[in-house]
Amino acid sequence: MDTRRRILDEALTLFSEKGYANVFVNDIAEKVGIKAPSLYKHYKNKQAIFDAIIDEMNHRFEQQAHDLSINGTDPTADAEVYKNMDEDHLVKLGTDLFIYYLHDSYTRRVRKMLTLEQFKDKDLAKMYSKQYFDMPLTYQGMLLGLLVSQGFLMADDVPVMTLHFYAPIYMLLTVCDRQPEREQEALGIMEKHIRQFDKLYGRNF
Amino acid sequence: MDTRRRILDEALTLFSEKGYANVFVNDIAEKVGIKAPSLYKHYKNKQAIFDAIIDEMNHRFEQQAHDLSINGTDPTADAEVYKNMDEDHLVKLGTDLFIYYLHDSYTRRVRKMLTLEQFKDKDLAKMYSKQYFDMPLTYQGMLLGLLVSQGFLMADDVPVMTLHFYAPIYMLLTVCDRQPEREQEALGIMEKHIRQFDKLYGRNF
DNA sequence: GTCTATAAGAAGATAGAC
DNA sequence: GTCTATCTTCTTATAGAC
Repeated sequence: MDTRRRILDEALTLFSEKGYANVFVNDIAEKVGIKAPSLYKHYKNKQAIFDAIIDEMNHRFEQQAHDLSINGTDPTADAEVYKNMDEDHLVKLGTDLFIYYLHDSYTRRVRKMLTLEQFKDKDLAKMYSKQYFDMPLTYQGMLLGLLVSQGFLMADDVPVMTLHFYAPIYMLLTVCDRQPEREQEALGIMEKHIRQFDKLYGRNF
Repeated sequence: MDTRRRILDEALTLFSEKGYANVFVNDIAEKVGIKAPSLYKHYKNKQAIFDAIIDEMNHRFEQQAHDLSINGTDPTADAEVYKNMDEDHLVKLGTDLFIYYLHDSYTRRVRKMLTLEQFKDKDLAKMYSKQYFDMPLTYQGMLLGLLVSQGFLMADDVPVMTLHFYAPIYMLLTVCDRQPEREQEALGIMEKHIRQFDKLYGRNF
């Protein structure tokens, strides 16, 4: 990997662990394996490194939103997935998603960094809410809406149903981000949450 | 208010907005209305101010847990509250709680500060999880358990039911902390969430 | 307890050789 | 592009007068 890229990568790791202000240019250089002044041949200053990370993040988010909206509105693509959507399948879907978001290196570091920088300015605040509140509710709302339209679930308010599905998962994710040792506990709660969710929206409403 | 107290108060405000590392001793002194060196007559150094805030926080948390466990296990105290616990009362209970936690100055600043410092060390991580995950689930679990035992709600897994009640509220709280302009939107979602919660656990299970 | 003056050190950034 | 040497600025903290 070229130096420019490795700087972004190591900086993201450090920013996500300690926050922008607690990471020194020297720390980043050390991780990359160069001296601090060399770093300025690649980026104008420390802020420019942060900005580059945010830019890439935004680019990936947009790409992701684009991909999801294509698949999400394509009935044939999703119909395949939900042919046999019983409770166990829903548990597996949720658990897999949870584990992916928790362990995927890039996703996890971005989430933790935004957590630490979310109050810095309105753009970062908006970015956090969009990625971890609005987008998941929109996208998962489409999925759950499909399950409703196919008769696997019943609800008269899909957005609220989506909140009931997603909010506990989001909360457990934040717990594991700060206390990774609670992952097993969180997974146990996750499974019980989804089974209960399926019972609530699957048969009784 | 004496200077020692005002230092803690202004420091908490600044730490909650900008994070510990981005607040300079001079900023705190300025808010208090003294010069930075005078501050060292009251606290050994900047870290000692932070530690004092954390100590008071812990003290209040313990007090709170103590009070709640007394009221929570006292059937007569709670029975009164839940004589007429219909859907509208539940909405009001949830909304009032939400607005209190969102707007109460001390509570809000502590929550935001811990959000920014939660990855700093294991103690702070534990403190955050305890206050915003474990404690609410325990306490609200006791309340909802009471409603179950009194026939207002039905559930075979009260902890998961409590998660379904609390996680959306927590999530909306974090949205409003970073985007205060979304409070009305959040309150609207809150109400729909609680009404749906009541329908799900009140009649169909 | 508050101030002014100042020390001590850290951190970001630049200059210029290689 | 990387290095060493260095500058500049910012920040914490102390000294000592009032």
